[in-house]
Amino acid sequence: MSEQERDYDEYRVIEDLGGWRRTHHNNELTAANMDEDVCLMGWVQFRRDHGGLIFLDLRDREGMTQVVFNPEDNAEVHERAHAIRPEYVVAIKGKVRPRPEGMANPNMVTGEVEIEVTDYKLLNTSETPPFPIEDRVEVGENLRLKYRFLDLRRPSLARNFVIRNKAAQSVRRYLDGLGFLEVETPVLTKSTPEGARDFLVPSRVNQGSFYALPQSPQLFKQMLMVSGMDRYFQIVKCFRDEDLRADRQPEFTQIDIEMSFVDEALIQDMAEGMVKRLFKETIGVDLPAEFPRMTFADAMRDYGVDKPDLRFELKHIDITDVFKNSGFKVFASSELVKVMVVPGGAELSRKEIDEYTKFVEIYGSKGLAWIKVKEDGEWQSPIVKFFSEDEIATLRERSGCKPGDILFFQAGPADIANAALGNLRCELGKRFGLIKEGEFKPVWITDFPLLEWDPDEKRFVARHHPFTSARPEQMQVLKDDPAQAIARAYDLVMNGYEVGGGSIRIHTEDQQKAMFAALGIQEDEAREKFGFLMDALKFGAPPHGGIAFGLDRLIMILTGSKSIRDVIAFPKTQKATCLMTEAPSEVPSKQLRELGIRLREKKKED
RNA sequence: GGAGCCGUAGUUAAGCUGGUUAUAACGCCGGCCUGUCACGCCGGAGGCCGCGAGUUCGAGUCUCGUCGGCUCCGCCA
Repeated sequence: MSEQERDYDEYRVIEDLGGWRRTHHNNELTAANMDEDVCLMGWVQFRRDHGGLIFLDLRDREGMTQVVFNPEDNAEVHERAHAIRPEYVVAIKGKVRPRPEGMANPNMVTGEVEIEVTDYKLLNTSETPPFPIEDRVEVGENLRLKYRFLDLRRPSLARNFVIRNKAAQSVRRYLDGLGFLEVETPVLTKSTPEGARDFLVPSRVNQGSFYALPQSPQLFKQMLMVSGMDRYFQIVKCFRDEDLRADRQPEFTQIDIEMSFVDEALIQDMAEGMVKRLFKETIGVDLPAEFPRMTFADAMRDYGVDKPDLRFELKHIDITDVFKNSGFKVFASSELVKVMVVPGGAELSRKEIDEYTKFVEIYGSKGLAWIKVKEDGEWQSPIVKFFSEDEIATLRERSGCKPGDILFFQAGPADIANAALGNLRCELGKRFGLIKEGEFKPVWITDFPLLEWDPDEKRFVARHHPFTSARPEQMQVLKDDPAQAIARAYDLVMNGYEVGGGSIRIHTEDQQKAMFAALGIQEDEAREKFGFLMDALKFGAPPHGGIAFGLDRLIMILTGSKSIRDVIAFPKTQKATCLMTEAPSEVPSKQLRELGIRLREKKKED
């Protein structure tokens, strides 16, 4: 070992805190702290070693501060500092100094000052990280998830969790102020047949039986209302064993709320107040004083979806009636025909239109008809030749199209036409830059159908859940024409995402029985699955209702994140695995035996 | 269950109609450097081209399969 190597290793001695105490985070020091003696700790972001002066950018959760080692100040400390590398963990003591004239860094919060180091301790070394700990580098998500502990050091992700914490605290303060009790409900609970697939947990003590992880604490919070808790909330993990999406994880966090003696208006008021305060206290944004309301039917008519993105217009127009008796059979024979006028859309190339045609096919559409309105007002289109003079005139008038526009059509079964044109609307919103960054458009969607026909099971299922009530006058409708019954349910939609949903619940036994009947659930079946609910409704259940917000989605929207994974500390991949811990994994056969579980023999492969 | 995109030094990417030694930038290592801030300059190391078959004289490149990541449909508040 050379003298030099020996010296080098000596510089890398790892020390303990030795009584040092941190005085500030790395985003705190400004001109106001001039000449103070401070102690900072953190990770080395960048090292700029000039041979003489050595600059380090010291990073922690909150930000970065530049520290300077000057050989003229302290030759021994400066000499040791040569060994420092990125991601080393370092403690420094020093004085806050102004940067020399013209050397301030306006891009840093702490850019007016730097710390003149008088002493430093090396708290730990680090291997070269597998990817740069910086926001400007796009790294493959598999690597990021495997080394999530490093990914979370990146400033943008760290910021998301600072905001997430602010949001949770804001919610707690708000609800506490309104007299809500935070009550914990079981995580090991009973499988619920309606709704999503359950995660199951085998019982060792009761072999052959299983707990389920809650999809939501729905029935427990209703029981708490019967208990007289009056106002309940919980920031709680929920579990659904369904396939993942950019905005969906198998375990996610809800802000779960339930209130007694309320109607829709009271709950919506409370919820608006919470969301407004949350946005104000996390990112300083003022949401509208009152959120707009839209019925489910209007949302479907104008936007084709029940979670419209109101950051841009591009409404649909229903023209089914125009082509009722048309010679153009494709339109005449369709359940629903809709058109959407895209201002300036005539600039779309043939290739782009072909791509959009492929796009609508994802939703089961058979094709994408279009009309370009040329500058002279003439129509260019593969389908206009099939239209009558009257149809063309009516279409011109109804659509209000102008030169330079394009009209896109969807015709077919209502659900397909709506889904295709509704999702195309969002694509075009992006394509034509109609979505402004940092804009938030909340809207309440109300008057949902209570039930939905399930063609597979050949019965009605609850659109929301089977405990959602209908207005008293709807009870007859529920018997006569179940599909027409309107639920006392409401969703809060923001920027095209459903961020919250709730309802006024059924609180009488009669109504609950009627609901189960409409769902084709027999009395003995209801008793077995929801016996405790039926019992509770007999003992003075108060009128009650509530709402649950997807906390992850809210944070995703208000941080401008593209994926829900960026606001969850340790998320799962699309295959529902954790690349860091490698869960799920096999377990020793002893554990299985204790649970009375035997695995199916692995299929022999030949 | 299905569709699409992607997989090449530590990282991010390039690599054309298959062709001889697989490029670049950043990072890393060594040297020089007292006002940098993604410091700069000089030099160097670093590759199972995800994995497995096949086609071919020859495969990073073509075909099939497989594994993994992402987006979406179905599913799911």
